[in-house]
Amino acid sequence: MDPAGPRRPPTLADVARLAGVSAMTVSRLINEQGKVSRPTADRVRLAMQQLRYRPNPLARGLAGGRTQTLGVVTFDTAQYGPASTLLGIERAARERGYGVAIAAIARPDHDALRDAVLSLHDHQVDGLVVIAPFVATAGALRDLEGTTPVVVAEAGHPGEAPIVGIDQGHGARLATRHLLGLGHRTVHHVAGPDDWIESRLRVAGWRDELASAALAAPPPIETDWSAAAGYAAGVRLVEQGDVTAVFAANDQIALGLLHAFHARGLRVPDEVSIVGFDDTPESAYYTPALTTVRQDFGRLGEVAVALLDQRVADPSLVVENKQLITPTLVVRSSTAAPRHRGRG
Amino acid sequence: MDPAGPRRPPTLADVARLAGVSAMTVSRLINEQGKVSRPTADRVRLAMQQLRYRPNPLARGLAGGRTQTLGVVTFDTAQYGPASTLLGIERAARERGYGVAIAAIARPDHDALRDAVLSLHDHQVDGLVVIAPFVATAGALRDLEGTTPVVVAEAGHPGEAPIVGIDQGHGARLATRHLLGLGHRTVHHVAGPDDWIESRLRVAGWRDELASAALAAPPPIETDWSAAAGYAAGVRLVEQGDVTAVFAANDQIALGLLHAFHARGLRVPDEVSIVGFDDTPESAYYTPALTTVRQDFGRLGEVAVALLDQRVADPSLVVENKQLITPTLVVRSSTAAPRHRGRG
DNA sequence: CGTCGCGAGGTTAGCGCAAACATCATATGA
DNA sequence: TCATATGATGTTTGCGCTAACCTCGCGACG
Repeated sequence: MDPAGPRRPPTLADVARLAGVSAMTVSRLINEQGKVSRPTADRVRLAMQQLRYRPNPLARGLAGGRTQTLGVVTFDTAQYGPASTLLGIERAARERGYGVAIAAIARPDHDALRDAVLSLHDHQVDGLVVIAPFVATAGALRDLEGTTPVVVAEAGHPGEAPIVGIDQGHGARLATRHLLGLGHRTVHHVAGPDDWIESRLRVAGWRDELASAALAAPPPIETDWSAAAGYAAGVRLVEQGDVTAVFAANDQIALGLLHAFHARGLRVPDEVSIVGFDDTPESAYYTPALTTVRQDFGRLGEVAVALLDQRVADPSLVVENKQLITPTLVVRSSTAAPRHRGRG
Repeated sequence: MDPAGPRRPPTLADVARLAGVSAMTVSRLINEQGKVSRPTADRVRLAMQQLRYRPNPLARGLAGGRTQTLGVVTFDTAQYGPASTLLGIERAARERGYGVAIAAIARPDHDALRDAVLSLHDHQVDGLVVIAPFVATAGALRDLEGTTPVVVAEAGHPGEAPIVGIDQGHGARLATRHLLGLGHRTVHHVAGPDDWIESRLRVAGWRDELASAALAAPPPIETDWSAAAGYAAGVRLVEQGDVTAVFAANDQIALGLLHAFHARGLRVPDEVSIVGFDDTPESAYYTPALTTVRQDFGRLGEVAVALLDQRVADPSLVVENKQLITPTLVVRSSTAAPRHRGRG
């Protein structure tokens, strides 16, 4: 049957020949543009199956401008949040027939983000999701205006592109309110890096909630999100001596805190209560199980892709520039009413 | 200067015109094929800068077959190992001038892997890294033979494609030997899923080491890698009653174990010693700090990409079909000599 | 009964680039 | 001195596909 030879993949023209139609008819069928009669469509579909035809996305991109690919810019970290979001995006994209190209940025600065965005733009991605919640990246997305639809996931600069995020301020308020509701006099905060937008939003939410209770916010301790930094912060808090409730900016920091308090003989939650943020799968198995704020990253990815897909289909579409998913508080065993007074 | 209008991106032809040369000369310069004189090269480079020319990867791919893109197939999980490996690959790829397209597979089966591989193949990636260490995926890579170079990362079926991995068996032996060396009579194992190749390799290494010490292996407990499953396994081990040393197949499982033992009042390491696997950044802050086997995933990504790059440059290259990176043991506070006899 | 409108298709021309081959100097050696 | 290699360029062609335009036949409508 098959003449021997370096069997190159079948092209649209091969399908057309086999089905006895022109290439355009096949193309129309693939792109669902209608204008193809039932019998013809059936013949073409049969030919496609026989040849195991697969459209060449590169050629489609070159000729038509659509590549069926979405780009994702993410931060070069295996942390739970960004990693989960990336996978959520990938899943949602695949379900909609898109491929996914990624570019990770190593440093949280403007130029790195620009490079990543341009490189994906070169590959003519149909749309772009940016997970790069850094303060310093403001303006890096400007050039793309009117070129490629962009959605910012998790946190971003208002006005640059529509943002799909989890309501960080709300989460922080939930955590703080929970601790205050338990009877703590105040709540300390161990924050993430100040150059992350999310960090700032969590700090702001915590401050707001304290303010609502007419309480002054103690100075937050800044960290780099790591358990190691959380541990160091924990040591400082122990030395400070009057701490009964701590809101940690993520679960890793909370773990470091737990470790530090345990090492110094401070019992959690008897003497100090701790709330984390993220609800990583492990946090339920910390000792004690961590009370934390749950963020649904999978949903975030889905919503971001859904929005992007709309904008790809209709670039003129005007969308709300901010869509927030509401996080929830998961109460476990690291928080309790204060039983022992702080030493101060 | 600029005539108004819908300014489309400059093409190679634009550069050629501005530099007063033919398109081919520009193309040769870009592709570093030599054969371009210094003065000409300088003129062309200047023109490229002036126009801010960026080659169109789609067109390059269509015309030349090279897309400067690597594909990565990974498993749909935010777990530390796969996520770190993915990022390591991305970093190494970017340093070598490649873009990265990803495809995540949701189920560990043959068809899912096939789909992922084909979709990346459609996009004409120059090479493919597969991180999909499942038993069930054997043979899914066969079709690509002679088409696209493939490297399997972490674990794979021998003979399908070159494998770059971390020596799982060695890591498992390290862990087991450490516990035995401490004086434990035997070592229990809480394994990962049996349909993961890595799981099986760790089980095998643990068995081997026990065998070398003339010990029979107690039946391993199978889990799904999660802390929750580790917790359940821990509960079973506590009920069993004669356990003094446990080797957990990863750090999450170890965390679950820690939690279960703590909940049942069993002190670690006084009554039971635990060794994990991976050395996630958090494991040093578990309570107690976890003794574990460190895997350098970043390095894994680098080595995989380096190998792939070689194979892309010279497809006829014959490479060793297995390159192993040696893991190391990180001793922390979750292991100690047995002080209390088991109850059995 | 002409023609208008529309559905179903075909034709032509590129998208931006690189492979393959052609061209034309200039060096190199017999 | 002339064939011949070698380096530096240009020309042509086509990768696989789609946009834009064109054709043809047929039913509806005045």
